[in-house]
Amino acid sequence: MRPTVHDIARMANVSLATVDRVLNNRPGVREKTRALVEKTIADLGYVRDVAAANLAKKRRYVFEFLLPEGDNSFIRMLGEAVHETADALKLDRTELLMRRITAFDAEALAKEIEAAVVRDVDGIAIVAIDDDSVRAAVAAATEAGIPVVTIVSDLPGSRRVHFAGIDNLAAGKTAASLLGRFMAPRQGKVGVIAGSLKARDHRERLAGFEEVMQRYFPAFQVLPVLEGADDPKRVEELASVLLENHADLVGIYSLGAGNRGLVKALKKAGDRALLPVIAHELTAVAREALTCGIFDAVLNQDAAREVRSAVRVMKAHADGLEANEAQERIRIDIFLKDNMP
Amino acid sequence: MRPTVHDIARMANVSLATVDRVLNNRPGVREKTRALVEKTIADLGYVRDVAAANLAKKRRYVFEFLLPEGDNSFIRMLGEAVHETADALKLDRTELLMRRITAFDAEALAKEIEAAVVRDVDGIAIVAIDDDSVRAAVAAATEAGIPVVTIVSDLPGSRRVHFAGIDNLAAGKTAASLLGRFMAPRQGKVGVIAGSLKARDHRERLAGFEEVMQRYFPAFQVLPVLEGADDPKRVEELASVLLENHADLVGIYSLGAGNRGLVKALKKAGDRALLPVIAHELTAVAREALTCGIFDAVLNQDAAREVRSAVRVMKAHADGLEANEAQERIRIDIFLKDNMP
DNA sequence: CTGAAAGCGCTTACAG
DNA sequence: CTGAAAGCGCTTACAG
Repeated sequence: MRPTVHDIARMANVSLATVDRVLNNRPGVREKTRALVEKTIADLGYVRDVAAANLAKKRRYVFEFLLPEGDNSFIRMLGEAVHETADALKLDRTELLMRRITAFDAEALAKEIEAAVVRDVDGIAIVAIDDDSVRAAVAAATEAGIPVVTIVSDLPGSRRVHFAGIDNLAAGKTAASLLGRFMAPRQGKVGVIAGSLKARDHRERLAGFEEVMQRYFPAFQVLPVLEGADDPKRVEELASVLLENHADLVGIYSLGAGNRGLVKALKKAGDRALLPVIAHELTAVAREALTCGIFDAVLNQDAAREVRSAVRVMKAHADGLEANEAQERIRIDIFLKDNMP
Repeated sequence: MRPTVHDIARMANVSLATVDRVLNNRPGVREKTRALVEKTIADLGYVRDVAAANLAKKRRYVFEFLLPEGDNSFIRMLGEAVHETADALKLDRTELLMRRITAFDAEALAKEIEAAVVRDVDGIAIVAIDDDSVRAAVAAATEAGIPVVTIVSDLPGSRRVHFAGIDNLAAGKTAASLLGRFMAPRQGKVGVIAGSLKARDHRERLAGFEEVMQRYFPAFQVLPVLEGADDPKRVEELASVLLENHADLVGIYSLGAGNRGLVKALKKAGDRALLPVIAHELTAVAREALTCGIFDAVLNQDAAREVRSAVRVMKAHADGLEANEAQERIRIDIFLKDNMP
């Protein structure tokens, strides 16, 4: 039988209240008493029953998700994942709040973090924007005892406790490894379309891609990256021009969002566009493009998993526990039309 | 505030005991009373607090894992995953038992399932062997109210409540899609090494592989499958002979275990063996082979995830709940050297 | 067939 | 600084 607070109280000859004070590091216990109780706890190998404690405390968890606005599919999937996870967690006395921040507006994000701190939530999950105002807000939240986790896009050098997202440098390398082989016998140019190089994840993917292309597939000429702002319209224009201007284009890596536009351009180009294409995020559009052979591979981060992981980590921190980092690592999924889930 | 049993009792003018009887479908309640209580429950939208119920019941969960014996790395990883998961669950009043069954011995597996039923565990997870004696044992366990989930290898047509594993037909197709492109400009023969075609997962992988090769890459000649019994020694011999006999071998798909032997053979063959190779399961050997370029891709099923998924599903069933099938789907991971976790 | 009371392991006012 | 008692939401003997 696992020892309980009663066992500790009995052995140490103190009351339950005192045991509880020691257990929860609350003041008002003579040093000598505290030491005795602590020894008893250690001797018995006592471990608190968190479920019972939460019941007694009527503990509820409130976590806030700050996500960018925007109508691209991935952001939408992320929002849906938050809602679904929230539904599943209702029975666990856990509430997920969600707010939208103007995309790429660091000040706005920093403000909302501060507001969440005032609201005294139990944890904050943000799609980070790489800016010192955000770092400062994260530091303030941490100082206030509220754990912050980043999701999708990280904020290195900040005090966030965890990043629930993929290694984007590795993702870029993976794209190059695949695309290089898929293009194999052909010779020619490779087009790269990003959302914005202001976004850290896009910069990292690009760096990884270029590194591997240069090192292992130097025969191909990687064209200067195009920035489509994750906007389908803009991406469509860029892709169309790309296809028109380079008759010897032999591959495309789309490392941002807005793939609806890319697919349109490729379809319009018809036979001229029968070249390997690798994109990111398994949205509905990407699924269809994979199925009909327009995309050859899609690299994906599982948004729902990232949300669940973020919640687990925030909850662990709220309980003063460590998360299991190995279990929380988000993998880079590679999907061909054959292994789509 | 969520309604509690007290609210129901008050509204329905009955005692807590009666509420509990209705809630848990226990006998000894007048039909009229039961109906009244049930209506009250529905009206209030009451949902039981499982944590509180478990505390009151001192509920513990005991789940049994029946895994095959064998010293191949994947089986070892699976065992370790069970141990690690068991450690993590200790605080949740959940115990995982593990027994080893002689590999491919259906009768032995059936016997152990029956024994677990007698021990009255709360759920049984098996690496299924495709045999009617096993189906019968699964049916008996189900009949006794003990949920059975299959892991790694499924048992279609049985009463198992869930399969925690990958779609092996899709895995075979994926392997063909990748290998076909990797071999691209070359022309020639493709070697396939399985463990045993008696194993359903191996049969399915083979079927998927052959289907896609024939349909999309008909120029390659897929050689008759070799069976290495998942034994490194045997696999090494087979691979060596394969490489010697076919100067025009341009690719290898290793769909079973025992890859240590395959790597040895490839290393010994040196430059003669610079051909695309795709294998299964990200073991230590496979990792190293990917890193140094001997393997080009590894398809993987995450053993630890499968174990955790099996536990979640068994627990849900033990609580009379439904598992979230979407969340429990095990994906086919594709690993290149660039996206290894 | 029904209910009052005690208890699961922990926490929280409140009193001293 | 310390403790007795009540309570979190549910279940379980036991008595009637």
